Amino acid sequence: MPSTPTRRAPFEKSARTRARILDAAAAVFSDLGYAGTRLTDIAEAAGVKQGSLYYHFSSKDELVAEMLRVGLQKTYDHVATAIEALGPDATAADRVTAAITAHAEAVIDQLDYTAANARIVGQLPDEIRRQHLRIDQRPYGKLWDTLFEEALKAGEIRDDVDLQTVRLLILGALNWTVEWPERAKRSPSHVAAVLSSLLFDGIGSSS
Amino acid sequence: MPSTPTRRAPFEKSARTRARILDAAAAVFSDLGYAGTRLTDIAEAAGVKQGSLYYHFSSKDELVAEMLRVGLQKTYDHVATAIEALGPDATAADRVTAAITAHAEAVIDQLDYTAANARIVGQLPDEIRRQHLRIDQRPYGKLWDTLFEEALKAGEIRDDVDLQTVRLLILGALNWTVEWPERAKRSPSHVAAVLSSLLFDGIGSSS
DNA sequence: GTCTATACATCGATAGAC
DNA sequence: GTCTATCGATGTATAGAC
Repeated sequence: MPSTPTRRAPFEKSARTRARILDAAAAVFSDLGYAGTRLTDIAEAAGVKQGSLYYHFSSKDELVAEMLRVGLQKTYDHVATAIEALGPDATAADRVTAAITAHAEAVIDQLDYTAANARIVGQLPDEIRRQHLRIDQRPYGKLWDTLFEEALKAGEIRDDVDLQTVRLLILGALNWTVEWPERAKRSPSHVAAVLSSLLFDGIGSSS
Repeated sequence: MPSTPTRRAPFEKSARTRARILDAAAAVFSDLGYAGTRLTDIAEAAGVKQGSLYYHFSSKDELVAEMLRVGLQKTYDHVATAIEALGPDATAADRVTAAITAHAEAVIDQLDYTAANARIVGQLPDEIRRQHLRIDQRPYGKLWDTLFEEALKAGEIRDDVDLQTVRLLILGALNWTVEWPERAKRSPSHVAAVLSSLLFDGIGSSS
């Protein structure tokens, strides 16, 4: 008996719903914080019912962990793409500036995921935070370290500064923009321009 | 019948317990976030039972609002004191540097209150956050604006930069230190030195 | 795969004894 | 002023129909 040719299964329906849930989670977590977010809120934003989330994720913690992982990947891609777009003959300083601009774009108005990452790391249950910092954030930190090392090798920045601290201060300043009061908000390119100028030249009048 | 002379009522017992509760709230909110903190946690840290909190505060929201207000006042005092300690003949740039150092001290290892403020503003219910930004944070922002304006008038910084954005970037970079991974932590004075040098001189090799 | 319905735990808030 | 006890609301997670 010939088997009825099974119609091409819609592999992707599940994947698409899953992606919609992650998008919704990024937006809602970013707004309400980790503990403040109810699964009902995420479900509503994703257009499904709360119980249905459990088909895709086994718990709130698994959902948040996945959202953070995916989000950091998106941020990484956005920044890496911006750097590559400069072409091979850009200066190291140009590359750092491009990275700053791209991260600012991601945090400020492009990616709920990046804002969510910035906003809820401090609120996560210990185990999830540890894993996120250890596993997910490493490559992104490495990307930035490489940028600074190249600038150093190229002689474009001074060799007497603690570059790891500089990197953390720069990314912190950008991540914190999510907390700026509405009236102080500026465009990513403006913020990036101010920060880059501050980073390389300072605002002292004598320099 | 002569009334037994009532012993001097211990006015201050209530005030002391209240202060202990606020201290405990700062520590716990800073650690677990706004929604993640249970009144039981605060009570335990303060050495009282959960129900007893309601003698001093009428709700969780009133408690958190008061903790934020008191905390910002402490931060303000710490920074203002550091500036005044410089004496009248310090340069405007010295005063900015002193403020950066003092804020770093407050955030990093001195005041749970400051860390709590930095960490949970983004998680507050709308009404509380609005009031905190509008009423509590204004004087502190003004203190910083004044510092930068003085530096500008004194000709110690360039006049072509958006100083409000600079101020927000600086404070953001410092506030974000609460999220730094343990291994990256540095002393307040080191962080402040790096940030001040970056702010005034930049790290470019050509300057 | 998504739904409805509900079990079960947790937490903010109140009541009332001491 | 602080306690114990408890109510009521809310939220995660599970069960089972479709």
